[in-house]
This record gives sequence, C-alpha cells and structure tokens, in this order.
Amino acid sequence: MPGDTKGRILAVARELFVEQGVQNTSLRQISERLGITKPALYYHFASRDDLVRSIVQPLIEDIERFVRGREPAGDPRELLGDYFDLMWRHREVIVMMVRDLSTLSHLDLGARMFAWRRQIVALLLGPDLTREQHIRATVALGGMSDCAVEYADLPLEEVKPTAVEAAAVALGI
Amino acid sequence: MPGDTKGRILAVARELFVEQGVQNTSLRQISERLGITKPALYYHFASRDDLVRSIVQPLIEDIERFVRGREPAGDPRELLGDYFDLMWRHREVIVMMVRDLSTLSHLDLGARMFAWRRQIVALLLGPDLTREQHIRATVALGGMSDCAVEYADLPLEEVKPTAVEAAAVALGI
DNA sequence: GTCTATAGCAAGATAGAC
DNA sequence: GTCTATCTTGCTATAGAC
Repeated sequence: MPGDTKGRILAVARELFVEQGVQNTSLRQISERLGITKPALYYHFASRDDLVRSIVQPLIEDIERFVRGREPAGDPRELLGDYFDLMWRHREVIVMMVRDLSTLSHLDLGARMFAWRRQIVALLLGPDLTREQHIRATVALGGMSDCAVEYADLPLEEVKPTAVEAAAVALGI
Repeated sequence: MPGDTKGRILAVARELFVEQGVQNTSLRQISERLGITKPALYYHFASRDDLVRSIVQPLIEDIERFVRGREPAGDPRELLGDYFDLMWRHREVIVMMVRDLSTLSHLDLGARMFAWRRQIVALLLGPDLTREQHIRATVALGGMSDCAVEYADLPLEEVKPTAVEAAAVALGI
C-alpha cells in the first residue's frame, strides 16, 4: 500500500473535488498537494476525465448492482432503507457529483441517474405508475438523498429511521 | 423593446446556461448566437460574473421577499403551496444553479439557500426543532424543489397538488 | 454601441531526459 | 515513475478605432 501513488492521487483528488468542486480543481492543484508534478499524474491516468471517472466508478457499480439484484416483490420499506444506505455510503461522491452536474454531464451521469431512479420506483410501486405516484416517488427519493448529503456528519442511526419514515409516508405506503 | 441589446443578451445567456451549464458556456458562444462580437458584451456587462449575477438576481430577490413577508402563524399547507409556486416560477434558473453549484459558489449561493430553507422551516414548524422535524423538513422541501425541476414541462396544476400533499405528509402535518 | 486586434493567463496534454 | 520544458488551445478582458 505504500508506494501506491495511484491510490494517493485518487484520495487527494477526491478530497479537493469534494472540497471545492470538480470544475474548480486543476491538475496543478492536485499535483502540488501531493508534492509531485503535473506530468506525473499522466503516468497513472490517461486524462483528467479518466481520473474523475475512476472516482465516480464505485458509486456507479454499487447502484447498478442495487437495481439489478432485486425482485420487485420485496418489502418497500426495506428497499427504501437499503437505498438510503447506498446514498449514505457514497455521500461524499454524491456531494461532488451534485455540485458539478454540468461538468459531469458528458459522462452521461444525468441520464443514468434518471434511469436508475425510474428502476427503483418501479421496484417500489410496480412498472405502471400514475402521474401521482410518480410525483410522490420524486419527493420521497429526492428528499432522502438530500438527507444523506445534508446530515452527512451525523451518525447514520440518527438520520436514517426518520428519513425513511418520511419517504414512506410521502410515497403513501 | 427593440434595441434592447442588454435584454437579448440576458435571454440568450440564460438559454445557453440552462441548456449546457454555466461553466460550459463561454462568452464567445453567447455573442455568436446573438450575432455580435464578444467585446460588445462588455459594453453591457462589466464581467462574466456580472452577467451570471444578473440572471440569478430575480430569484434571490423573490426568495428574500418570500421569507421576510410572512408571519409564522399561517396555514402550513398554504405556505408549502406558495413555496412550490416560487420554485416553479424560477425553475429554469434553479436548474441552471443546481447544475453548476460549484461554479456559483463564489456568489455564496449554497450558504444562502441553506439559510433560506432554515427560515422557511422555522415558519412551518416554529423556531425550535427536534432533529426529527428537521429531517422531515429536508425531505419535504427538497422533494418539492426536485419536482419543480423534474416535471418542469408539465402544467403546474398537474404537479403542484400532489407534490404539496406528499410534502405535507412527509412533514407530519 | 459595436467593431478589430491583442494582451495575458491558466488549463490539459505531450516529448524526451533521467 | 518522475522530472523539466514546452505545445496548444481556449478563455476573460482591454485598447482604441469607427
């Protein structure tokens, strides 16, 4: 683990991205904080985009696993809770993404997030939704991710039960 | 209204900012779409920031008026409805802001939005909140603004009643 | 009020030595 | 793997003529 420059780059980059935004962080800043030079970064990552992508990747894989590995018939409250856990696990990267959606849009993350949410709603309420159900689901899921971000510094168990409960009643379940 | 170049600049800039993000839009693009040159913009706006600020300003003033001009004793559902209307009126600019929060962070919009939301929650539930109430309020208000953005193309009356109702039950009122 | 021309800068990225 | 040096590009912004 020592000598693992690639890992250190990822850590420092994520730190800076979360702190001041992806767009407002240059490769120069990253390399300077690491005590190396800019070109050294290019030995480990093909491009700036490659670096950003590597940071977002774990979240993407986790979500895809989440929406695939479930059958629709489960307990909706449990699903809401698991979804909250997912948001919570990745809340740092989510803060980063949410603060720079337009920068990350060419990684087609906006469209993906849309698709994921639709799938999760389908798992919760079935594939055929009324507009009313759709809107309620937006309030519920949108509100829950806001919580994972806004209360990121509190202990999980002080946030999750209330957030899940509020989402559940918003959904009408 | 003709000859009002300043107004045309504002309109085109907002269009492009909403479409592709503030950060991804250059003054060159704005001037080209207008059929004028880049320096002409500087006759009407002191800087790029000045232009961005001019676009966001109406939303800011509207929110400040909203949180000031109310006494806490009103009907909470009516307040939720009026808040939804506010989000709805400015949904284009909100999309723009939300997609580039880190770019706009030097206008301290993040901090302001936080403060506004705190004030609105105080109007809804009083000044002394339990953590649980706080979390429920985050779900309710966060979910409602998500709706104003996600269903921006639908008619207001197809979205508002359900969104307000979902927010109200999430709040526990 | 709008133009041409350009200054000045910082970014991402590459070449090639060590 | 990391360095020095440099290329290229695009941006905001200004000077000054018309």
